[in-house]
Amino acid sequence: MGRSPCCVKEGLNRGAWTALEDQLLIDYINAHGEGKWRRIPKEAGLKRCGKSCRLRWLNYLRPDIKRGNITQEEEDLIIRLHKLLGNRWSLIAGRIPGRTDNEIKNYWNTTLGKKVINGDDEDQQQVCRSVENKKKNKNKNKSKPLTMAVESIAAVPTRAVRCNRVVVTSDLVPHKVAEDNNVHGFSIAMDKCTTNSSEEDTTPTTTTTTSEDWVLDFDVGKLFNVSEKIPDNSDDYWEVCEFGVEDQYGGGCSNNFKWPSVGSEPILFSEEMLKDWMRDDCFHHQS
DNA sequence: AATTTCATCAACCGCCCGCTC
DNA sequence: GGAGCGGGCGGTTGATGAAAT
Repeated sequence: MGRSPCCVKEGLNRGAWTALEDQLLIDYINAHGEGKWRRIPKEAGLKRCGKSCRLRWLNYLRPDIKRGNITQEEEDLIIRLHKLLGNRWSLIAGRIPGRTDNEIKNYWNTTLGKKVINGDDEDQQQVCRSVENKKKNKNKNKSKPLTMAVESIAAVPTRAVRCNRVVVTSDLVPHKVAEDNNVHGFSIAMDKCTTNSSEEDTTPTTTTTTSEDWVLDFDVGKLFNVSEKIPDNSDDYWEVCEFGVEDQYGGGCSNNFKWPSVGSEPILFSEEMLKDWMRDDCFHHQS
């Protein structure tokens, strides 16, 4: 059984929104709030699909949207987040106040992708080139804007999915940590281990086997028992990395951060990502 | 000045997931 | 448990204006 279409397309306006349509949508949402997008066109008197209304509001009409050029600071952050998260634009946008996923995606496809290719990050350049070549071959007779995807880094799924399993090959596991029986937090990702079944005690138990690739099952929400909000005083995603881990296992910080959900399939981290994630200041454990 | 090519970005499309019944 | 709905996501398209020829 197929899905019903989001709306009947006949008789609906398409293309650019008019000022009047914008105003109708703004007035309606101001009066009734967001949500129930399928009802909005009918109730607001718009000849638009509900999805179209949602998109127009989220990407253009929302009052908290930041206008103007992407700043150098934002650009740096986008590049770093993209390196970490891949093409998960909504996650990236969630870390950049006032910017929408669509805006960041467009900015990447038109500007940053090229900068990366012309820049000095060999790994990302290679990824971008291979994607570009793939596209060229696919669309030999068409001229298209370059779409950057990190297809060659299998580690990053392009969809945001729930994470409950992580696979890391043993050659990437720092041995020093594997010998530490008191490791907590992300240091569990450095040994074969399982989570404690108790709801109260979510500290994972560890084994010391590192002779083979290992699989780790865990509930990210439990590990990082915190809310989605990045600390207001955090101006950098890497700081967030510290906050999330340190809060739960290193003491010291009470700010809340929930690691992004990522999938029921194993996640394979590229070596580059793993190195980044394993920077000393990212992994704290109690001594 | 006319035409072509390129760059940008709003909007659309189809797929997927979570929730409800 | 499964169907259907509502909503979110990433990829792609197409209109438009700017730059190049």
